[in-house]
Amino acid sequence: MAASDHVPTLPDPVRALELLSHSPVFGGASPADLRPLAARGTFRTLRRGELLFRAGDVPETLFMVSSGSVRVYRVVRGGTRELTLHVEGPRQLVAGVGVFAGSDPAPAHAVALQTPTEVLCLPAAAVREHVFGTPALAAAVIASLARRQAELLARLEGLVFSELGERLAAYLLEHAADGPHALPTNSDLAALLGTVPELVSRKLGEFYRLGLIQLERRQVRVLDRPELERLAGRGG
Amino acid sequence: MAASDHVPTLPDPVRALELLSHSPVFGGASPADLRPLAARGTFRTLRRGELLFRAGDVPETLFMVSSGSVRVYRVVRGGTRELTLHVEGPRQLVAGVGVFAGSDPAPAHAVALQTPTEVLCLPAAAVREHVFGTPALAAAVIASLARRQAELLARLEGLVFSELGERLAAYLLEHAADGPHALPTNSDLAALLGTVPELVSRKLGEFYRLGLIQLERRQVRVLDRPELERLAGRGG
DNA sequence: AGGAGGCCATGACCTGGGTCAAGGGGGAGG
DNA sequence: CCTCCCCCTTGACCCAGGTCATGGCCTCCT
Repeated sequence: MAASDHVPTLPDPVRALELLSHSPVFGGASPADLRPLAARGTFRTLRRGELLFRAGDVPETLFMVSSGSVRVYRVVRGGTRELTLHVEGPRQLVAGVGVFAGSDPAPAHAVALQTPTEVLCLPAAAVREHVFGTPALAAAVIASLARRQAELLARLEGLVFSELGERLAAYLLEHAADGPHALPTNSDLAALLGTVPELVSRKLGEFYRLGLIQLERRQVRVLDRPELERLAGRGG
Repeated sequence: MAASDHVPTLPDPVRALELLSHSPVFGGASPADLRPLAARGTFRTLRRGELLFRAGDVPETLFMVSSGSVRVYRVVRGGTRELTLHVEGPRQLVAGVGVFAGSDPAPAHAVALQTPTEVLCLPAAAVREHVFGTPALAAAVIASLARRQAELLARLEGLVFSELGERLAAYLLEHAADGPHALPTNSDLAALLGTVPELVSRKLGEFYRLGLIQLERRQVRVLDRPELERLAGRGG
């Protein structure tokens, strides 16, 4: 943390331009296109658990993660459950849909997962005006939103039609495929997989007993990748 | 039907402009903005069951329903189940996401629900170029996609976290709130509600026995609206 | 060192939803 | 008019997932 703060003296617009021009969404645009946008950006640092925005807020800001990660989630079942929609790391947009949908209130909460998490904040009005007025940017943004939507659709479809074992296997393959991986808490995993902590615990135990994974102090390692892939439903 | 066919001699571009300028997505744009787009449009008529496109197709065309309706759905569980994503009526876009996402293959199938169903076909390349080059259009399209995404999210979230009874009650309230409504087949309803025909039959029977709805030859009428609203989970 | 709170693990039990199978009715076509 | 076929209906059974409750471990704070 102290290390990454060695260059805090660079002005925000410079860092913002650097960040934007290396992001997947805006990376294709020319620096000339991005500079006016970057000039409007400010940075904000959050601690784990700190909320970036809440469902119902009018989206006045577009965020891009600079470091750390942000979890976007909805609260359902009358507050008894959380469903994580996605987790965004560096160079990824948060609140894209809300900002571009017009004045609709945000449909989800967003919270920092790590300390520190730094985000670039861009005023929604400026973003809209600039993006819509620059065809290359508009195309990139729409493509990005569309891709996000497709991912979300696939995930929720999985929640509806596949079993917990499949989803957990898929998660493990995605996050622990190469080398060990520090598991989130069962509660966070449950929010991601659309279930409750007890069942995460059970299934992890089952996978362990079957010799599919190694589990030690929340560090997980894949032992039997082919079997996990079979469980994940490559053809089920 | 015959009545609406009394003016088939109007040239396509004129009808296309008429349709586009009265649509929610493009309605806000000026006729001058829309005319070049309309000039590229052609109409196509489908019979019930006819496919507009298939999942996996590269989206070369943006469709706007002119009359009839189109069901967009995914096939899941290795072909054993269908999940209806949405049903679009006149003046609504179909395949919006696919067209604007770039070259990604379509994630869903689309099929006509009625005979006849007429759609306006707009070449994807022309649409992209024109929309991205016209800020007002770009804004409208992005807002539309974003809204669609929010709806889809809410629906799928409902599939995951609410019970069949709630979903069916919500469906009845939405479609049969005022006056009688011709029910789709149980199979179609099941695809919409994310379940199987047997359970639709059971739940409908249950609602009937409880005196919540009237059912006669597939015509349904809401009898006890307050109770249905309670079941639909306004606060559950 | 001790206490407290959070997280994990595990057992017992319940229920909604899905599957399978059998029976019935209505419409289309011969 | 009869027959076939499709779809709806209904019953019996099964199971994944969810809930509730208990007990243990680890960690952090005092």
